Amino acid sequence: MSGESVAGDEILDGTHSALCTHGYADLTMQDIADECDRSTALLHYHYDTKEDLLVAFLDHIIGEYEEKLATETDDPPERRLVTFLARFVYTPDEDRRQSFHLALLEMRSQGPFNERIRAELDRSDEVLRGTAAEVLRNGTEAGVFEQVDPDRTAALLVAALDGARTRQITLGDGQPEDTYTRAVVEELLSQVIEPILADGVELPPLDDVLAELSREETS
Amino acid sequence: MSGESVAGDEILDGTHSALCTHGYADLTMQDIADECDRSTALLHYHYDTKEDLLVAFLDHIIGEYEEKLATETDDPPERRLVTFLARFVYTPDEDRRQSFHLALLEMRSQGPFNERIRAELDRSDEVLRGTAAEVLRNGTEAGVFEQVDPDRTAALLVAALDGARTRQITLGDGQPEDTYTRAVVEELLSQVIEPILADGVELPPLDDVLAELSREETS
Amino acid sequence: MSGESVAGDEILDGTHSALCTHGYADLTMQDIADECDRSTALLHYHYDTKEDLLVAFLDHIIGEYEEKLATETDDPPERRLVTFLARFVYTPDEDRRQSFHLALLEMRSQGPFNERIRAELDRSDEVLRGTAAEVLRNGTEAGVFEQVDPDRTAALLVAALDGARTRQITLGDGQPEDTYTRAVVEELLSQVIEPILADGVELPPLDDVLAELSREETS
Amino acid sequence: MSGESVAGDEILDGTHSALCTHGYADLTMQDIADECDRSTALLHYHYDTKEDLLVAFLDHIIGEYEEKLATETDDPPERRLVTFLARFVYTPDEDRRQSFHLALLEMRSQGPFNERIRAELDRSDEVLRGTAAEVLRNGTEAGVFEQVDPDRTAALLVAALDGARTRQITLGDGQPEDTYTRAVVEELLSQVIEPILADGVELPPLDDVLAELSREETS
DNA sequence: AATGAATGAGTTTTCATTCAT
DNA sequence: CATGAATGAAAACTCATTCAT
Repeated sequence: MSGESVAGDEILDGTHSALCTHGYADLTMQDIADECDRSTALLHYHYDTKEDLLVAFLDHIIGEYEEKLATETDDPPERRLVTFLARFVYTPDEDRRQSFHLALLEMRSQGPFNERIRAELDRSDEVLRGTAAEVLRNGTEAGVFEQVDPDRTAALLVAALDGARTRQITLGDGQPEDTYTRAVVEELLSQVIEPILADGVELPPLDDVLAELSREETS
Repeated sequence: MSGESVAGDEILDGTHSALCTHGYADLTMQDIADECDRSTALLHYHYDTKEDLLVAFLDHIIGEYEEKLATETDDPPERRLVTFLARFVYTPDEDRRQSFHLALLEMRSQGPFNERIRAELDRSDEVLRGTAAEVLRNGTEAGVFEQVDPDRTAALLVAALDGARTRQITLGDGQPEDTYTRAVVEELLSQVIEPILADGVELPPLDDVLAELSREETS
Repeated sequence: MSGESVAGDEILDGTHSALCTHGYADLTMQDIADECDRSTALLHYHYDTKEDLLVAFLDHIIGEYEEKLATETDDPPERRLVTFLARFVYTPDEDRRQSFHLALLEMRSQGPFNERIRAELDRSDEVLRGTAAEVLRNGTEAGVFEQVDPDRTAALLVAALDGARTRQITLGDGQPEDTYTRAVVEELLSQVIEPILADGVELPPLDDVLAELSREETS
Repeated sequence: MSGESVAGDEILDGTHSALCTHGYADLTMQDIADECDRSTALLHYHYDTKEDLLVAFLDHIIGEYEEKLATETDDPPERRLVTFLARFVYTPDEDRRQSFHLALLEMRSQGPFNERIRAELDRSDEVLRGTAAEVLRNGTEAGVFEQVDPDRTAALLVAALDGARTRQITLGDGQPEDTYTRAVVEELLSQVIEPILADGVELPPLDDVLAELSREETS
């Protein structure tokens, strides 16, 4: 029942696709089965319940995210920070990513009703906020940032990024030239990060970092 | 089918209670009916479909929120701004408010699947972001704030507030001394608002404003 | 509860309209109420049950039909017979009549499940078959028709007319130039009636009689 | 969803039984499920909707009827014709057949409201009227019948047979010695068919053909 | 005479889950 | 491993009917 087998992976992939296509609320075992070209009975052979499958799926993608964040530790702190922010910038054409984050939002809203889902969410929050705080702490120690409380600043950054993404995902496209996420990231950079930069330190331009990320993505 | 009658109000109240108790995703017409001590058939007598009822409910509470925001326009801008932020601060004991905002979050995650829900959400976003931008604009004109782009700063504030609330609602209580929302509001005040205050202007203490709001609530 | 009042008549009229619009199977009390601009509660004030109302309606229209058949008794038998047949000829444009007969067909198919409906249907059959037999009998006595068994010939005529109407109503329009009913009436005239005409007797042309009927209708 | 499996057949059989027992108008999926000793969920597993099931059922029985008519093509035309008519003769004791035809009549009255049902009905009309016309045409070519318009005569025959059946099914037993259908068939034979027989051709006695059919049925 | 509000008893349909094969 | 067949439990929605006013 661990899902570590070949079929297990195919099922988790199918779950991803199904979530993107149907969202979480309307997701049926049949939807997932269709997406993997398998029967629902097989899903139940690998995962006792629908909840088991979804928790396994959450676990799986959070693990992937952790791995991704674990790279780039060689970059200088101010670049790591911009990269961290830049990961939240979405252009409206990234349909699949958008619908996936929407499904995640749906699952997040179910956390309070489900112990196991909440445990996964807590873990992903730790990863996220921990990473931001760590970058800030490292930068402060390296003299790149002036003295700030890394935990509280990290909380602010993560809240703003998360809120921007949530609003961009759930609201109609109201922003003509800019996306909600990009606007908020730029404001964070200019109003929160730049004021705490030590003398002589400069942030890499956002567009450079975005270009770098998109290169990474496609490779 | 407008729901403006006595029964209509009772049904909307029951919907509120039912949302707090059961959340949105698992909400059945029976849950709402139970909460008003009425039959499901009656709900369908007043609202053709479940969707109709929920859209009417959203419309109802957004209207109420608008009315609430429409007060306080006499306060000076710096106080209005703090009040605006303070509205987002929750203490963990406010169970009912917490579960209500959770239900709202669930509904927000359904926006992309439902035209009518999204329309209501868009409207509520306009109210929220518009209010923040207006306070900033007024303050700038009155010389209370230094020159900032009111729309972009409002976007940042709203995103951070919204994200903080979302995280506080959906995550386990990880913050020892402070709530997530309070921490973020304090950071916004100290790192975003204070730097743009004109000389000689001082923000009212957050706790004063919170006390004021709670007095208002109970009256 | 007799329905002889003003409201009673309006209700029966509304029932007629509602049957034409919705058919019998999908007919709800609300449909009827809408058609009379009254409430369903009022329908129940005048008729205890839906069944009561429908039986009363059947009774009402069969009575009307009887009255209509009672005229024309002054015409010569061969003309009365052609008129009898001609009443069954429908052109496809007579939408309202078509949908009304469809509703009647639906009710007829409910006869076996409902004693009271069947009683009304039996009565209408007697009227119809009785009239045909009477015309034939009169004609035979008057020497206009050769010796036939009036009851059996009437049964044949009525069956063919009824079957033609049923098929015309229920089937897609397959007949290009002629309607099903008209074709069958013409065949009945040429193959069943003409062979039994006494020497020297001639049937009035079908089109003349049809024109006469339509003049009657509009007056 | 084709219903060609074992279960599919059991479900169609159950549908037949349920139609005979409950009629079409009051038929619920539960009735059908009961009749097959299966759950309603299973019905929906094989047929997406109730309509799908009923259309499949109509298709099934019309197919069976076509097969039945396809036999007997070796008989001489005059015998085929009598057999064709004789198929419509019912004795009142044939309860099951009676209730089945009643259910069919109910479905026919729904044709105008349902595209797919009407398509099936049209097909069955073609089969029926086409067969009658073909027998007449063959007989005319073989010199057994005098010159008649096969299509128009077929229309008359089918209308009369159909009408007779409809009346017999829907009306109380008003005919003392004979059934409605038998009376009409006898009249058709003596007043419509016999006059067009070529010299020397004789129709087989109706009772012989009926006996033959009933032998066929029980075998 | 007339109605709005209210309901009980259904009806179709959905879906996670099970089980024999 | 894998599936088709099967089901119980629930959900939204409908409708004739009732009742207080």
